[in-house]
Order: sequence, then C-alpha cells, then structure tokens
Amino acid sequence: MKLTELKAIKLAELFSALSDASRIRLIALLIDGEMSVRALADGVGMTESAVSHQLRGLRQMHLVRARKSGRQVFYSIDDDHVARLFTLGLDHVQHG
Amino acid sequence: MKLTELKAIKLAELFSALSDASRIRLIALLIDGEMSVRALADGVGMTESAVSHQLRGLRQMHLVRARKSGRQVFYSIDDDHVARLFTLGLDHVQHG
DNA sequence: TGAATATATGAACAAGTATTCATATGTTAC
DNA sequence: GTAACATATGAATACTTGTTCATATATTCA
Repeated sequence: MKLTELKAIKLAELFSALSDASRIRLIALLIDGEMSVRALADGVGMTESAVSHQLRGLRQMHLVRARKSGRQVFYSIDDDHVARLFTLGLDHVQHG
Repeated sequence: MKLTELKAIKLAELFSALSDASRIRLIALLIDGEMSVRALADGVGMTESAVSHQLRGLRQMHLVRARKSGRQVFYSIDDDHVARLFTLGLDHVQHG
C-alpha cells in the first residue's frame, strides 16, 4: 500500500498519542466514562499538572474530549475508533 | 477499566512501535506482501542501515516477521492484528 | 472583595529515540 | 581461498518527549 508522507505522519502521530503508559492508563480509566482531571490524577497516581499536559496532547489528537462544568473539567473518550484501537491493541498484547 | 502497570507498558510499547512515520511507511508497504530489506529501503527512501534498525524494533514487537532466503531477508506482517490496527488508525485519520 | 479550588501553561531538565557512519556477519559466485 | 553483496549491529549525535516546578487563568464561596 502506498501512503503519502502526510498520511504516514498523521498516522504516526495518532499512534504516538497512545505510545505512553501514562496516557494508556488515562484512556483505560476513561473507557468506563468521563472523569475529572483530579479523579484521573488520583487514578493514575500522577500530579494534576502532568495529567493536564498529557490530556492536552490527547485532546489535540481528538482522542479525548473536554466538558467544563463549574471549575471542573470532565474528560471522556472522543470517538469510537479510540476505544476500538485500545481494545484491539490490548488483544494483541494479551494473545501475542 | 483498570489496567496493571505491566499491561499499560506493553500496550504503550505496541503503539510506540507504530509511532514513527518511517515505520508506518514500512508497514504500509508490507501490507501488500513480503519484501526484502533493500526493496523496503528503496520504497521508503532510507538507507538499508536505518531500515534494518527499524525492522529490528518491529520484529521484537512481533509486528513483522523475517524469512531468510539466500543472502536476502524478506519481511512480512507478522499477525493480522497489525494490519487491523493499521487500517483502523488510517480510518480514524481520514474520517477524523 | 479575597481566599480557596480546579485546571492549564511555559520553561527547563532528564530520559528516550532515529539516523548516520563505520564495521561485522553471513552468503553467493568466481 | 577472495571478492562482492545483503543485512545487521554498536557507538555517537541530534532530536524529541515526559515530568517537575512555578505561575497563570478561571470559578465558587464567604
């Protein structure tokens, strides 16, 4: 299959967004439903700042979506592709 | 969803293997069938050395498989999961 | 208004990574 | 055997990336 350089880069960027254990754990938590930054930080045992930085990247790649409510921001999985990539990858890791 | 740290790391490593445009282009070529290192290098416009280094990583993650024939080594996609991850990701990039 | 809370951001440093270059291994042909 | 070829590998360098720390923005409550 021939791929334009631009598409190769876009695809690599998508997988890059999933290429860190912290981000994977954040996404794993979000699979069950939306969560606040604080709850995510507690869930993965990271500072809110580090989580916020990571969420920014995930947001820019359209992997997660933010919903503001009062002073909290709730994050959720943006798109069904994301959950499918996640579970397909998990499948490969488990039965690999 | 709760994920052990080990599984999170494994999953991140899997996606890391797909997180580079050069490797994506290599895999895109291999989607159509096996190819030698030289053909891959020509196909993506990289040196054989650089390609060989990348293939090593892909091999270790069980994303590609090597078959030696004479002095050439032919690479192919190792597992159906890989092709599915690839096309699912491409789908997300195109209709994202 | 001011204090407290929730999140975001910029800069800086440490750790990881892709490519290059030189060299090594293994294979075929002579 | 030697020469030529195909691939692999180690070290070095340049580049990228994740986290921390300090600070900023925004919202609620008193």
